[in-house]
Amino acid sequence: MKGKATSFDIAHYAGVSQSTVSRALRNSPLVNEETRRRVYEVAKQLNYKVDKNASNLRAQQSSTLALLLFEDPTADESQINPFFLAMLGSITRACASEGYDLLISFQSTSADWQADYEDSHRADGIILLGYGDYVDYQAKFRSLLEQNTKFVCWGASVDNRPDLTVSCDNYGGGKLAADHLLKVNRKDCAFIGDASEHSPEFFARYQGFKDEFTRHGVTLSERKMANAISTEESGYHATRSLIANNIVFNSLFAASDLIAIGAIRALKEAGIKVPEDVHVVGFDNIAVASFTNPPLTTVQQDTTLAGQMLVFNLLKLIRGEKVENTLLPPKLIVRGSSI
Amino acid sequence: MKGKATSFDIAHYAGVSQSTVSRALRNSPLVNEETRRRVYEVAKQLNYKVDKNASNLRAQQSSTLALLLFEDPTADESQINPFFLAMLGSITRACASEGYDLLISFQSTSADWQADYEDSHRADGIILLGYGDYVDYQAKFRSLLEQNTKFVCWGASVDNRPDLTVSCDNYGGGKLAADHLLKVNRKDCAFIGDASEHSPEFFARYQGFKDEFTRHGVTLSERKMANAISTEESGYHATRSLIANNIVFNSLFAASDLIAIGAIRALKEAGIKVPEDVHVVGFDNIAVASFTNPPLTTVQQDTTLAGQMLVFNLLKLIRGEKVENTLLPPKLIVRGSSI
DNA sequence: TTGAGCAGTTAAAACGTTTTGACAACAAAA
DNA sequence: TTTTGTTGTCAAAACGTTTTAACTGCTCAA
Repeated sequence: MKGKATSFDIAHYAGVSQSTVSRALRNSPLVNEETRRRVYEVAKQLNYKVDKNASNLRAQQSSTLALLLFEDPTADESQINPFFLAMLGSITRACASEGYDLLISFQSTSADWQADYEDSHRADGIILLGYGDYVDYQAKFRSLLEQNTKFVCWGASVDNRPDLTVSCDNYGGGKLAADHLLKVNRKDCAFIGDASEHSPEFFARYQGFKDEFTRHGVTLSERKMANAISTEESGYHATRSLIANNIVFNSLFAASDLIAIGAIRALKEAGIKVPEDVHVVGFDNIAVASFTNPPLTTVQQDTTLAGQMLVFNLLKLIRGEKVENTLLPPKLIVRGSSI
Repeated sequence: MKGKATSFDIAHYAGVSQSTVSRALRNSPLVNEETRRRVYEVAKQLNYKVDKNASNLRAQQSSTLALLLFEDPTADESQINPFFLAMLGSITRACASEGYDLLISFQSTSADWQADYEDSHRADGIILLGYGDYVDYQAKFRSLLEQNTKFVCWGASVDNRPDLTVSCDNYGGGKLAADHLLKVNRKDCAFIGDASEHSPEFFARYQGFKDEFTRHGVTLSERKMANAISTEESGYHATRSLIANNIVFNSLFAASDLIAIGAIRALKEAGIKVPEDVHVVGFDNIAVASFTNPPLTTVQQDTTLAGQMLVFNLLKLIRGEKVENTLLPPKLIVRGSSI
């Protein structure tokens, strides 16, 4: 055999027509069982594999999904938020189990990301992942919708959000964290994160946290908040600035684990003991969280389920079925940083 | 416009033939500058994107690489070795900068992994990544070579290895670790990892480590070795068994950071202090390493460079150019676990 | 005996590119 | 004037599938 075997070769050796080969291999009911057997036989012998390009071209689909991962601008270029890496794993698995390939791409700048995977028929749909500036993204979302691109976002389900989302119940997660700190009687709490419309997820976490405190008659002080994006560095600096301003607190809620880890570093450096002087609670339950010193109390997001829902919902969307936004339940993981 | 624009539509509006459109967009020198400008103009207006399937089918290539990631069998299914996740990041970036897409796939079982990405024209070449049982893989490698599949492996460059590899200088890394422990005068050292032909990388690390000790007149005791695969769990149990057998040592070299982290947990549990009683050195420098308590001294592998070399070498192979196995220099990172 | 219905198969028409070979139009050389 | 190139452009032939529409032989009912 010269090059790679084609369906015509199989047809020749099996003594049938090429169209029958195509049908046989795709288990069409139109073909006789005996014929199918023969075709399979020959195909195996010649190590024949259907050419995906030809098949996709003709069928006008790609059986591939694309994953766009937005990175926080961080000092070390090659470090990606471990939470999203965990999601990546489950998304890959979900794709595989549905017979789809997964194309991945990291997008660094928030301004002009490429989402032409569907236009160019490289993917049937797109999954968007990452903590980015939500306000920046909105315009892009709309243009994707206009072009009728099929996509799903991981992130907060803000009211009137135009796109389809799967997200953790960030508000509920914030409540869980508050509940815990109230129970251990650490009511003088600081918050590190971005509680603006730019990061709706962090905002929702804060909102749930605050509301739960309020419900218990405790008001959080605005002064004990500091802005941070989801990096260790940012959490470190935000916490340092609180300390530098002589803000006093006996507990701290960080909008993400990375921030929490940075906060712990800052606290320690300032001679403040965790958990004795300050209890710390994070969000995400990334792998590192159990290795920090002390191990980090945090709100877990179910990444496995999240990945599956992203894929399932996107596939539904592609098939034209009705899909709803999905909210996933969070879970509190208590560790040494808050007992 | 009804469906998606094709090159014929562009041709129509630009007043040229379809073949000219194709050439213009691919910047062929055969087309007049003025014509090209007009074609680009129209293409942009109609939001035209070249159909990858058609293009790939015709050109008989896919401008896509596939990444096969082998997972260690670990307790938590969805946890992937963070070292490989770091590599994933740099591989993705390298692919993107070369204009290639990256298809990723996790392979769980060592026995029967799929590598038909090339046969089915979904990818032009394959990158294999993961600590797996090398002996198991050999047969598979040979069959891939027979089918003339283009692939590169990350891993040890064993003598006579049939496939193309990119790897860290594991032997040299082992020497770096030894050197450090000798310098701080911790000569009574234990080793946790698998020093057999099944994991050539771990073996090379151990070999370099041992040779350096020998060169300084110190012989490592066979009794102070324990087998482990690259997980925290495995490192924990291996170390526990050493302790249970009353093996005494004042330093410990782990074949990977995950193992080292497990080892530290076991030591602490047994009331053995790190670094006071036992100095610990790991390998990989995963992100977690700087957050452990104490922070972990380790041998760093340059994942950015590694990812680039994997991609570059694979592309060379695909283009039919001559390629050599590549060895990357390791670097010692000294942290609290060994001072 | 004819006609309809069914099961299995086939030839041929897409799918949207890239690329080969041919052909204009025009300028420069003979 | 004819020849020889050069520069753009084009029509048509791949690439390897999936799928439509048509066509065999059949069997069964009228």
